[in-house]
Amino acid sequence: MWDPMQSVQSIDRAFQLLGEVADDPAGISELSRRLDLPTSTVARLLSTLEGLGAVERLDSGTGYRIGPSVVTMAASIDPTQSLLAVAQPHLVELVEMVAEAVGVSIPAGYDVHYIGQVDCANPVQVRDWTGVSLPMHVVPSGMVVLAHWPDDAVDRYLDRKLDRYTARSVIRPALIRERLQQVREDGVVWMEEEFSEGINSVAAPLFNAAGAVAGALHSHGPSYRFPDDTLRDIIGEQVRSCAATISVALGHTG
Amino acid sequence: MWDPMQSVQSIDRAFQLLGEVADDPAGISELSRRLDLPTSTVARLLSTLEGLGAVERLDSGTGYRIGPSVVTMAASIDPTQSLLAVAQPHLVELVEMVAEAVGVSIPAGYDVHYIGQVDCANPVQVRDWTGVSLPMHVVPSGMVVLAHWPDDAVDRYLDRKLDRYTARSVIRPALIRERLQQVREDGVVWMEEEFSEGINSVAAPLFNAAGAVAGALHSHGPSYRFPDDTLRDIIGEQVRSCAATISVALGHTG
DNA sequence: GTGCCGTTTCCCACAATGTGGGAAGTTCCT
DNA sequence: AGGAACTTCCCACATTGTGGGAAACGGCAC
Repeated sequence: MWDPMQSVQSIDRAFQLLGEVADDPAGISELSRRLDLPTSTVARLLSTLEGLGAVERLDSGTGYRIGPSVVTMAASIDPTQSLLAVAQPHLVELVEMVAEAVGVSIPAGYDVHYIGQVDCANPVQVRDWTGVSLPMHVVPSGMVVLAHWPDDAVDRYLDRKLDRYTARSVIRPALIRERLQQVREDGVVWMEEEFSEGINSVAAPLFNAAGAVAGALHSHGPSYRFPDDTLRDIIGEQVRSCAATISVALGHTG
Repeated sequence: MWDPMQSVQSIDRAFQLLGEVADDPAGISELSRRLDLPTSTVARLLSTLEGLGAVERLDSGTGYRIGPSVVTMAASIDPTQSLLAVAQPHLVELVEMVAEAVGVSIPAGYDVHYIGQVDCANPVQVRDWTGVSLPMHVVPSGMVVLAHWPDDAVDRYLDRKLDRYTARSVIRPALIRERLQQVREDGVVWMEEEFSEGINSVAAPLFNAAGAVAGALHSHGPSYRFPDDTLRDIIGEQVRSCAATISVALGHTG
């Protein structure tokens, strides 16, 4: 993987504990079994963490769960950054799998706003769209967001003049609605040169702990090579599953 | 305060670092100055934390900020619990100051839902309302939430039949509106026997990182002793300021 | 009640582990 | 180039964390 210059054992173990406790609250002896550490060590570490507010005892008395200080620290980074922070490592993985640029975006009014991108090694690559906003109906990242909005919100969206970006842009409300239905079924959507000539793109939705769409994960590349016909479905599936993984990391369940 | 049975130095320091970094991202040497630790120690700790994903480097290369694993762990506890987890230690403090039960609630549709309470030592005390939901206009916890809703949402709320709970319940929309305005100015509101005979109560709003009302903090006690006339303003101020502190812990700024 | 689990807490000798001084390496200014 | 930040690396030392085991607790069954 990648080796830290140095690593402190006790901190390492403390975070193993935190991870375990976050996943499923438990008591000292159970944790010592799960992580295969001496109970006295686990007790000492947990007691330290408790003193720091990183874990707290369950009301039932026995067992620990994540404490307020972790929540407070997490809150210190703004929601946009936190989405990025959580997604980042997964983006890096995904880039290696699909071999094209991948990025994330968040809904902002009737647009999606690109907040981060990781480029591929290929010398010919799509420019970094970070910081740019685009209307939802011309990019797959937007379509997946739209697909998970309530019906009346979608109505309002479509009930305006919809800009055309390329000859292939779809702007007829009826067609868009059909497509949204398809997106809901597939969990992923491809769009080819509908926003910009020469660029194809695929996206899947990201959900937060509340079950709402928090944004979208996409991959895009030059249309002459992306997607390779034989890989199209595989790539779509990779994007979909990576998005699901990120959603879980954001607290999404089910 | 309260001494942990034992405490592990490196973990302690690691969390000092996390706290500092959460507060304001910085590089190794600046952190070593802020916490008065040797730079090599700080470097080692940060490198460990980085390996764990608890911090990550800023894009600018120099400096660290809170990383994805903290956000993920925080997400593992559901939003309701996280509000409670963050508030809990503050509730305990506040109870000692006001010497009456204090609790927190969250908005749930047109009701507020009480999610936690800390009782006072006094043998005569208000029952624990945890788990109960009440309409917003009869309890101060509800009024502070309502006071921070958009106008049209308030309109919809008031545009229904409003239940009366006691002789003193205020249910005339116009009067409620006036009061909401007052709440917005004061940041805190008292209500006396408007929900239940014999109970007086005071509440202040809790805001989350997004700046929205996440819930309310309240204190309530038997009306024959609460609030003591000479302490009324002081208690109100204590509740207001405690709520503000919790809001900051939730990520609220400004 | 008594005895038996499974806990958690405490103690203490040991040495592995984390520590911090300082030097070498980096990067970015002027 | 020179200098002033910073970060990374190294290494001898003893402080610090470790883990075995025993004692204290609490619940449950008989």
